Amino acid sequence: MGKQITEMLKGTLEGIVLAIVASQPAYGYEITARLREQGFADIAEGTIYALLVRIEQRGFVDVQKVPSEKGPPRKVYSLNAQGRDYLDEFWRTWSFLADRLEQLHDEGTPS
Amino acid sequence: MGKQITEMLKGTLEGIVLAIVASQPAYGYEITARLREQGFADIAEGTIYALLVRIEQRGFVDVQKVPSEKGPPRKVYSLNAQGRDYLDEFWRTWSFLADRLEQLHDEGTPS
DNA sequence: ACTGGTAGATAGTAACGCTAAATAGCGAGA
DNA sequence: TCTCGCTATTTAGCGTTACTATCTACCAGT
Repeated sequence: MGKQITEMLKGTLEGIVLAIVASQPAYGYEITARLREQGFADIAEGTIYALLVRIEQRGFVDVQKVPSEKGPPRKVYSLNAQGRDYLDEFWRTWSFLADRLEQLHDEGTPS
Repeated sequence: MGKQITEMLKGTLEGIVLAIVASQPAYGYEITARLREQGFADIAEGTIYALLVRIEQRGFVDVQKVPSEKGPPRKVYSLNAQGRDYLDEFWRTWSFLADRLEQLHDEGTPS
């Protein structure tokens, strides 16, 4: 996968991170690690930190500073009510797009 | 749907248009109309034309000018071999992303 | 002192879709 | 004739996003 995934992630990475935080509060470094586990090997940490700043400024997450034993303090993000609403909307938008794409794909490769 | 769809379309709209052209050669105005039929009501024509210029410059489509009865000549785009390769790659990338998203969604809303 | 793992911040860049406006050809109605 | 509307394409400028690269900071082990 080349640059296609980079462009596709625009708009979806935000939802992905919100979904991760929704399942359980987490801090940036941890989120990056989880993404790598899930197959997103090439996502840079800087990308995640910038995204977290963004969703914090938009008011989708609450932040709590927690000291770490092994480095600087962690910023633990948890999804709030507004974030949940936004995530719901994200899933609706995603479903819309996925349905259309599936239809297109099926038309292109008929069984 | 607000701006989420706009961001999500980045990277996918290109594949969508390539898939449309793959199923049958088409010109810009026609592609815009088909998109509207398929539910993408808000996609501006300017977006499509710019995208077509891009995929032409990248060599994914062949172009043929065809006179129209009702206006300026049409530029009919058809997918070439290179475009087909790129479209295949697009579907692989899309499937990767869709699989991960589906997994995340299922985790978030367990039955 | 140095390396490596943990943890976060940020400036600059490229790509993409959107907005808005312009140009152009043609037919129908006032 | 003039204008409106539909067809058809082009383009400049804008906002958002992910990536690259680099920096700071803390601690443990060698």
